[in-house]
Amino acid sequence: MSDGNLPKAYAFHEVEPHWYAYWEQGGLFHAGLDGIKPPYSIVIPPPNVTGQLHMGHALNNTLQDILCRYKRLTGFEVLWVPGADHAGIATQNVVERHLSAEGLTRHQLGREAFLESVWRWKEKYGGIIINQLKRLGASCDWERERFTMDEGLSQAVRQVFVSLYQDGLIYRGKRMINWCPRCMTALANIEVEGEELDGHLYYVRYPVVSGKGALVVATTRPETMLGDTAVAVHPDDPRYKAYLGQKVVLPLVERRLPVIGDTYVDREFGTGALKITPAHDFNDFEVARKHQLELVQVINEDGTMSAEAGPYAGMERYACRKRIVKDLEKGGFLAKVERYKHRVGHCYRCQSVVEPMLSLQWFVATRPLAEKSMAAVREGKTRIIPVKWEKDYFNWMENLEDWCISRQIWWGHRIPAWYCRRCGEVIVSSDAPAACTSCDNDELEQDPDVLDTWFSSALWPFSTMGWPKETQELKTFYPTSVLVTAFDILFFWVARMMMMGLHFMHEAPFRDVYVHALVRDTQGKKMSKSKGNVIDPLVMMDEYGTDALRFTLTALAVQGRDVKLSEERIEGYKHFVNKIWNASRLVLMNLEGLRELPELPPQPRKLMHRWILSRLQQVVSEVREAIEGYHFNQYAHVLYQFVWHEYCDWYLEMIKPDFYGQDAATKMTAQTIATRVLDAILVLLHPVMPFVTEEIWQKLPHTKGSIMQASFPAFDEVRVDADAEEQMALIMEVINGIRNIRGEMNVPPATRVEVICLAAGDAEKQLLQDHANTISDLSRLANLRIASGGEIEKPRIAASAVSQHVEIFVLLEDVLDFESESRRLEKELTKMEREFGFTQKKLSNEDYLQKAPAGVIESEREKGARLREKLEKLRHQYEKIKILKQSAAVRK
RNA sequence: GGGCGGGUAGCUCAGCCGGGAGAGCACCGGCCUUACAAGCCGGGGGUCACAGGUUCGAACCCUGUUCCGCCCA
Repeated sequence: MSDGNLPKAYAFHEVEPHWYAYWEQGGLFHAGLDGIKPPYSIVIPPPNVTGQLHMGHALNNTLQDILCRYKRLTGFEVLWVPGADHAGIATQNVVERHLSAEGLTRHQLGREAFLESVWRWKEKYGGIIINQLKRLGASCDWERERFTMDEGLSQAVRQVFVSLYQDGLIYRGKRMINWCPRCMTALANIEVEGEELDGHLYYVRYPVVSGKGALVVATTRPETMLGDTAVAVHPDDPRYKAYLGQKVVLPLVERRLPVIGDTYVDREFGTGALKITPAHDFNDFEVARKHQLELVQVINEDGTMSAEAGPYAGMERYACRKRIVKDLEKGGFLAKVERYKHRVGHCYRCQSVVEPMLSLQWFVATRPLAEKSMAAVREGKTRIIPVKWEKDYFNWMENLEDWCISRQIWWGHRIPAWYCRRCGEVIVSSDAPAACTSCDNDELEQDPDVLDTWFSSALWPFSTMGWPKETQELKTFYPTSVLVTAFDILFFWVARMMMMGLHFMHEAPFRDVYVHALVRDTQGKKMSKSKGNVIDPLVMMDEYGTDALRFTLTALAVQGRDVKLSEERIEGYKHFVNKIWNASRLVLMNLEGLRELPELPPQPRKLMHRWILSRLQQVVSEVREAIEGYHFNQYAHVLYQFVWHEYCDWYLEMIKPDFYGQDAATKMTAQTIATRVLDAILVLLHPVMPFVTEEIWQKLPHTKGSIMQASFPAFDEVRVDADAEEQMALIMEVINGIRNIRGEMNVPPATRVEVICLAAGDAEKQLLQDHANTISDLSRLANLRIASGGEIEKPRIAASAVSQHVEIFVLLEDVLDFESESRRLEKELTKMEREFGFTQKKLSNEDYLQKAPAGVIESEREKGARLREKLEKLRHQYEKIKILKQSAAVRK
């Protein structure tokens, strides 16, 4: 496809879909099972099937794609398993909302019809996020796309449930759980988000039955008092000792409550007397169990007050609170009200305030599973990166309570448990049993509940590969190489995959867990629709191109720190894409349609060629190290610097004369090396910028197939050339010196100036002479004279600069302004003198000379010598200019 | 209350297993130099939050203070 030049502008809108289709149709994302190449595998964190791609997905999948593409280029058989999560509560909520727009509820439809409509909804909208991932360039193996409600995965879920039940690790029991009165389902503890709210602390008088006075209790939830069954005080609290064993009257409903002593009570909080509402508070429930108190449930599952609430029955819980407060006040029971900040649990799906409730649910006994999961990390079988997350992982695992897995919704994996109507037998089985295993009756009823979505996603690393069948995929690609995820689902998902993977596969599901940051706005706030600070990745891809978005996210993906994203950054990196495009244009338009280029010459003669090849080696090794170590920002920055500030700013500028010149051999060398280095750059960048690199690569000579099938550049020690780098540094220093003078003196680029360089030794002189044309071109000179010290006299009137072993004189006789030149030199002198002062101070310090390592001292000495040489010359120039300035002043 | 992370240039952030303060954007000056004005060349700008300590040497290690963010109770 080396048919010549690139268009003037990079048209990413056309290019991106074209190459994505080419890759997909070419089967380049598909992982083979022949086992020839070493395997590398990743399972995608499955996005919610209802979802739209947001910046978090964009970051997460860009990083995975970088790893996958990089590994393919370095010779691995890569499997990236994609798919989506059925997201039980979230999806059910979405579909219910649609129904309610038509005036329907799921109960009106009935279970079966409702599920049909969810499936229809899934067919219609479920593919959206998958297509958005494709737009992002994700190189997933789409032939292996999975959905957590697929038949295969559902079978895995049933098998796991049955197996854990048989092992005694799943049980059914009546326990305190968190209940969302809006979603009308139980939640796991982790699914409750605490949010700080401004509330009130109500002080309520509970009159003592025998005798005068009252106990004052403080509560944030006065409506729950209807369910109080005791008042507790600390047994050692002198204020209340006399009341122990007495009874108080519950205001408004006039129930009699015992006053009990329990060390659980915090004497400092409120009045030190605590109302006990066992049916609506986790801690109170524990206290009640110890003291065998009665339970009174006053709040229903839908958040209204129950029959037990007497006159308040049927009221909504917050309306009831208001009314109770009013009634307490009226009855003279309200001692005082304080403003009070406290944390209140909210449903992570709908943000409703959750209710602690006693309920019959299914649970996973997590203790034994957690032990194995901790051991796997402790023993280094799974690495968590960055390591700081290990601590959180262990802390969470250590404090793990049993996991409530039953949900009172319809969309999800139905719990494979049946109850016999006759004898009450519980039958847990993968397939529907025909008859009761105990009484042989066929009046069986399946549990109406479904399993927590996270239960099925906990199986993702092996269920997607065909488990429980013993597939070739499992043999080849389990355990996976790495899991890439944000920390917010470390516990929801990663920890649970560890538990299930270890239990069922006897091996941790991943070797590495790379935990990346959350994407936030420039204020550091989480992006959310309600805050209106969302940057939509789809809009960004439209505006700036996918590669620019991917590169931006990568450049910002620093370990252990959140990504603060702004649109300006993306725009900035779009310029980088453009830079690559234009550099490639330059190279390609100077290939003159060549379809054959020789291999890299073993030892190019010219300095700039040796230099760029040497620099490339450094870049290659830094890039490899960065990606292997998950330092994605470094990967991006190393290439950004190299491409823009070395390849473009210096190398391409230096070889232009060779391109335009008449010497065929010289031209061929420049064409070859410029193209080979460009080729390497493109492959190095391909993991992060798949589209533009493919588009350009296709135009290079020698390329066949796709850049995806190329080889990632390898570090080649033979090309490392310290001499070339050192010599190049001197040339650059000289050019920079001249440019600095031109810039400071405001000499326009069109004005060509004369320069004299005085080299300290023959080697420098030779080097400068060999590169006189380069220096002239890049600093726009009319004439360059090179001499070594003593050969010619230093010019009297000139602006000057000093680089190592070279003095530079820019002859600006007519235009030289002594005033500004002396200012310029003075500035330079001050800077250098300060630096020189530092080195001298160090070198005259006895302790330093004795204790610092020899290498450090040596380089400090060299630096000192270098500065001394420059300083002397600079001072000399400065004195000269000062005299000129004075005589000029006199003449005036 | 416990834990974690952070405070470096106007902004957003790198650098932090101790040894020459950096990038991008923004800003100022000069340029349409035949790849690129989405660009080129030059420049200014920082007691690295504060206070101690360790060290020959601290943005980096230790202690404390303070402010911000997150997680858990």
